[in-house]
Amino acid sequence: MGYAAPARSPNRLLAVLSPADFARVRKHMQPVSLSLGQVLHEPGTRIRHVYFPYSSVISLLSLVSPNKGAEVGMVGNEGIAGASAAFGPNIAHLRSLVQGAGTAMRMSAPCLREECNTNASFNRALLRFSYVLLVQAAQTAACNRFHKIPARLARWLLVTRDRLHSDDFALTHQLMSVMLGVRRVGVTVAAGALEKQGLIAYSRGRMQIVKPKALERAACECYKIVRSAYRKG
Amino acid sequence: MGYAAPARSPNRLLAVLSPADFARVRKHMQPVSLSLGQVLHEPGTRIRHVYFPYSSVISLLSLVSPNKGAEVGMVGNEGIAGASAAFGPNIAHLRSLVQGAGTAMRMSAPCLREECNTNASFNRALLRFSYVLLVQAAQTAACNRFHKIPARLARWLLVTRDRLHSDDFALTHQLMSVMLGVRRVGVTVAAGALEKQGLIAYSRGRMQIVKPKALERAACECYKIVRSAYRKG
DNA sequence: CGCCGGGTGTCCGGCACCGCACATAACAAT
DNA sequence: ATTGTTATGTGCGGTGCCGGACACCCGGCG
Repeated sequence: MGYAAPARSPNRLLAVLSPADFARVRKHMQPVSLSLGQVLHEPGTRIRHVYFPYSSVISLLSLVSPNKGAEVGMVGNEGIAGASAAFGPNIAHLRSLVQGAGTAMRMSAPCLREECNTNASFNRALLRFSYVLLVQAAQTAACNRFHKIPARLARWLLVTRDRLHSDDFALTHQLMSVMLGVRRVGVTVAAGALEKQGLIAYSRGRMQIVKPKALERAACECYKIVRSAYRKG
Repeated sequence: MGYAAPARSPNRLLAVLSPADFARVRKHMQPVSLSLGQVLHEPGTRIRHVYFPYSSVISLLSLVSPNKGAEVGMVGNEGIAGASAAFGPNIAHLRSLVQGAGTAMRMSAPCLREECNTNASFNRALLRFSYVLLVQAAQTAACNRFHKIPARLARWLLVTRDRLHSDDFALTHQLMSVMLGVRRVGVTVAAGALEKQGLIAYSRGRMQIVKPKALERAACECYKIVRSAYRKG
């Protein structure tokens, strides 16, 4: 025997929808499985679908050239990738990159726009999330300007942990270096330092947060600032 | 004899309002005169009023400490400072700093919220502007990470020019250094180089853009990227 | 078994920018 | 004119990160 679609989606934005609304919208969505490194949106191209992560995590990168950029926001099951399709012209300005493999719900852009126009509470939830994204991007801009690699790496690990709801995840130094916009070597050195202090354990693509509290102390203030915006916002 | 309130406001967002709507909202607004260096919003404090620049320009700064930060967006008569009061909790996360003295219209935060909820086209205009702000902040994050001071200064001057609709404005190296998040000396040197090339003329607080086209070539790509978002968005 | 390729660690010269300190120049007030 | 203030320009040692090159280490595969 099958199971009923959950009244509450594992994605917090979709969870705003009433069961009836969810059922209606559900017809325009497909569950998809996202793999590490997959690119969902590319700057300058049209946004055809938006993604509501379930177990996956999606990084948003701002680029200064096709292979040079930095992460400005991270989307977990609290959010949506491609929200801009709901307002403004639905051209992407950020690259959406799958940073944690997992599942997500995919919705067509027109459907999002439609739902946003007819459902006030969904609209509000989307706006709130967009605002949190702005705060993230703004803080990242200042952070990139002032803080050293070790602090930024620590912050990034904590954010990833929060989005992933796990202390244990798979990623390479290479991938982290892309996110932080630094050399791979920079990550290697910084991660080595964190490991020596016993804050993390790392080995060939497997990252474990050992002492979250202490890691928080190693990270810059930006972590707490953005986290508080997430909670309140 | 007096003159009638203009049907179209010199602020592009207010201009979205119909004459009737504008007249009604007008009661909750006051024209104000903003002076250089004035702080309109401070992170962590409540947003009581929002500002629609007429001839003034307002910079939005993200801070990593009370006196260390960087500009993440600039608001001229196309926008509004403090838009987040319309959604989310109306706590500021960015410092709003008057960067170009001039006039603006001030509106109470509750009034903004109210207008936003009842007037769909105004709401949409606000969202579009907020999205442009996100693009600005995101691009600035990457720009801060990768580009050198001279290129960033050139970009900043061009953006200021666009917001101010003038080739000629008043500001000191000190102020520019705050915006770019660099030492004053860094600006002095970079500005000196731009002046030697004949792209700008500068003397004791008075900046003139001499060769905008050439300055554009000296600036990083980020300028064009954000500008195109402004135009389309 | 030996090879290969992705992932990791180490080293080095170069440079943009930092913090600090100080010298000069324009303007304003008395 | 004198003096004080604000705005600019210069010089110097230190450093975090860059680009590039290279050696190791592990697992998979022929």
